[in-house]
Amino acid sequence: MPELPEAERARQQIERVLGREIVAVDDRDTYVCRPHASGEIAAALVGRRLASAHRRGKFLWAETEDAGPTLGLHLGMSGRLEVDEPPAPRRWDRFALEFAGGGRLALHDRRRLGRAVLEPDHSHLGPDAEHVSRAEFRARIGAGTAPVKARLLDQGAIAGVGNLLADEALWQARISPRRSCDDVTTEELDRLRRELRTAIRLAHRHGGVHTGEFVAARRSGPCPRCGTLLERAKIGGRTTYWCPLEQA
DNA sequence: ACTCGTGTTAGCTG
DNA sequence: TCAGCTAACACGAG
Repeated sequence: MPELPEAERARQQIERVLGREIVAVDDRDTYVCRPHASGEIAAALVGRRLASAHRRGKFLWAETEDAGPTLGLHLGMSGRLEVDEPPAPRRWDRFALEFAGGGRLALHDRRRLGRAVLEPDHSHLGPDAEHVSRAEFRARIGAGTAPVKARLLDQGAIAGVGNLLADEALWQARISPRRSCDDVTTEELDRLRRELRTAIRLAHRHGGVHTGEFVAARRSGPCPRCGTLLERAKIGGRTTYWCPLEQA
């Protein structure tokens, strides 16, 4: 279930189908394919080929050859992209491209939280969490009265940080998720950015955010470093765990 | 049986 | 303007 590292994997899945001719599109699920009427995405894409695959935060898009339309995809909380797999039962493939020769690219998403759109608008997104500069990170995370964890989750501030990644980075940086952005020092912000980037890189390498040292221990109780019982609360609308001793 | 959740957005409230 | 809350989605996990 996707955060930035999982979205990057999905982007790489799209790269596997670049250049193949699209011969059919299943866009019948008009909840996932919003705001398009059934057949609208199909009409735009049939006969075309994807030319490139991009990602910003958790948002994906693919451009088509000959400056054709752009296809936007989002995995939501339960979605994944499958390449050349047989169709899923119960119409759990909420959107699919079919290629000449029988291959397909499917958005498999049981909860229907994913999205497929034409000409996606990403203007509301902040810089990608993996590539944000130190100066930009300080400016976007270090101001305001929201709890710092809530700001990390704000895709308009920084794009790509989800609930688990936020807890992991704050724990690694030893910063309380409840601290007001205003109160986080420049030194702490730099540390947070470094730990965030490290957590993303490790997740890429190990196969997902759930492999993080803190995330793996998150529900079990004690802090993996000091053994203190973890605190739990809702912050920024999401269940949050932290070590009350180390993350002051 | 029942609650909760690796996400996003619109709409409302303070 | 900023921040927080809720509903909607539909299913698996605990």
